[in-house]
Amino acid sequence: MPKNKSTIYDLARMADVSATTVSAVLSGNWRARRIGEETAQRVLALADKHSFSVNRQASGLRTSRSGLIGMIIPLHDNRFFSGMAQTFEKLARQRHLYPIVVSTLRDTALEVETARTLISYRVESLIVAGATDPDAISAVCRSHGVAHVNVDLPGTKATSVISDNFWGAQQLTEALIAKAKPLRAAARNRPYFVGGLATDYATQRRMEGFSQAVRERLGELRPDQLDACGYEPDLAEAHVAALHERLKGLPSALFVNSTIALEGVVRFLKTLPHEELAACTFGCYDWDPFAGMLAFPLMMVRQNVDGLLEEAFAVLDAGPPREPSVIEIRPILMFGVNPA
Amino acid sequence: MPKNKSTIYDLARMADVSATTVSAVLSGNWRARRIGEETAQRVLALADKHSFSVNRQASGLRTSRSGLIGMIIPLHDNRFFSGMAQTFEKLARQRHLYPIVVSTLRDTALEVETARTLISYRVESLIVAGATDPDAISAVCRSHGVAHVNVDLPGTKATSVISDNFWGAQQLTEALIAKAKPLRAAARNRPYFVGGLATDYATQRRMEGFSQAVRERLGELRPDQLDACGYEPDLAEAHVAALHERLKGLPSALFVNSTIALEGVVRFLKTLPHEELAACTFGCYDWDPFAGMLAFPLMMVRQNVDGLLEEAFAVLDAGPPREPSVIEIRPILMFGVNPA
DNA sequence: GTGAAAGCGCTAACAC
DNA sequence: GTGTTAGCGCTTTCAC
Repeated sequence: MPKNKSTIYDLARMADVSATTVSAVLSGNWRARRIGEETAQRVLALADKHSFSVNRQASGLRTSRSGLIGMIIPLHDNRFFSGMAQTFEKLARQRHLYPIVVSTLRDTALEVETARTLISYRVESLIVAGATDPDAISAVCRSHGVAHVNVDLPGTKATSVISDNFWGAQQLTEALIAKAKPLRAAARNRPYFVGGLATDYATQRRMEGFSQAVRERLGELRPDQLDACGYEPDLAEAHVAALHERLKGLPSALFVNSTIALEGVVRFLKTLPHEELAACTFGCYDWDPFAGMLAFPLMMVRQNVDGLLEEAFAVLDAGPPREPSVIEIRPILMFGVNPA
Repeated sequence: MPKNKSTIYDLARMADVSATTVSAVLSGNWRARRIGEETAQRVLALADKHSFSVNRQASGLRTSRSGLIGMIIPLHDNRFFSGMAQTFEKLARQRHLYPIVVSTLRDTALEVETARTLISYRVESLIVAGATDPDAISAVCRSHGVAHVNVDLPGTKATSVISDNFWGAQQLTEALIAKAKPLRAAARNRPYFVGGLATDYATQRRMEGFSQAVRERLGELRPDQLDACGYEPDLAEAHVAALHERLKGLPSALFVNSTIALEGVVRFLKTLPHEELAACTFGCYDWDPFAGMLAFPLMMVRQNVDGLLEEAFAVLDAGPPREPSVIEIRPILMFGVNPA
């Protein structure tokens, strides 16, 4: 059995060459150094036999390149962000960078600390997704000259790639209006928006998209049609129940902001008779495969995760921009799924 | 604005002390070196002002400790494994280790390569979750003296912490039998198992648990009650449709192996009238919040992610064992959810 | 074609 | 209380 701890010097001694030669052979640029074919093979064979792996700490220190690229996300345990992590890894590998994904639990202090730590490991660039305070992270990155880009939630100190929430909400709302069955009661005969936080940038833009579509198609928008009651299922459940009580029935169309809120909404809907559900048209800004399997049809808007990250990498590839800008990527409309 | 590139030597010059002092102050063990309170503050202030961060490549090289701990998972984009990543990070941080999670797409070659790369970055230990070939990874880790533990899928060369699939399946099956409404047709009046791969260790154990429960409670088990038709939704859909055709109706109880298979099963169930569903009792080995929101009641078995990882860390904390063993963690029975 | 030597930024003896 | 020095494992001139 081969010994475990070994350096290129050990290898060099065994192969009867110098450490320089071993280094060149192992790093692949030995053709350039015109090292003998036979010598190279000998070294390679020994490295393999002893399952040698170069110490990236040492080589990184020497070359001041770590080969690492980092991504900060709020949570692993979330469809949107875990999808991002998956795509991030793929794109990082394509660029021969080693991907490292860390979650920061929507905690501003942890976000900044994580950025600092990643930088202390000398990541070559950083993707900052869904951070609560992107600009604080930008400050850290800048002072260390680390290239970075915001994704999903925009900042002002670095280029940001975000979902086109306005457009997506507008499209969903228009589709809801087009598909809704007319009801006699005027108060019920209009779409209602529920879920999300009004302090949240994405929710704001979605409400704007919703509002614009309603005004354009129906002429009028009442304030009570918008209810950013928060993301928690329980809150959404209570608010939809209250809406149902107030309107004496479901509205002709319901726009649910996020699958998290949808969870609560569905809990309430399950208490209603099937005919009542059939009279309402449902949409959800967010996507989940299981949401397509509910007892009623549901139009969904799916964020374009691949598109967001491809653009983010393109920004990094392009090098430092003159001015931070905001790039919007359109989401994917999943309206054909699960038709009535 | 502070310059970005700086070393402890730069700081030392500015603070008018030696690099040693800076190092001691920054690494926190300056009380031990009895460095003057005032000196320490001066250094700290400067470090902060220049937003200095120690180069972990250099310190790691010197101390031969990276402060990194790795985890390999098949996919980020999966409820079970993304939950693992979340818990992994929490437990790693508790131990002052920096967590790095990488997915390997159920690709044996990529698994081994990833382990090698993590080792070349000098991770201090490694958690190997759901690997297709845990023993190949063990070989790599061993030859570098890296502590590691398998999770979810067992290996023979390292301690493994896995779900108690036998027990979970047995419990679910017994609950299904207890709750099932008797049907007249004998062929339908028994539970059926669908989904998963017979070559897959977890599925095997679940089938054994299912079989044992059926034999114990009902005396007899027919081969056609088990159908490990694969995980793809399409396959599950087709196989359940075929079962329904064969039995001239749904069986009294259906055990669906995994939420992925469930997706296909539900697609088929949606084509049936509501009364037919009411006559069948459903169980799923796996958990998803949305699955609890389907139109019919569903008993679920949820893997104990926290338990698995806590045990995995306990194994690492305990140091190298004499003999690799397999530790089974019971899943969580979610039978109360969504009652009829 | 290959080797010797210097140095990346840091820490830990060992000095005083 | 603080500084000097050596060396972690690697890559890269430069020399031959």
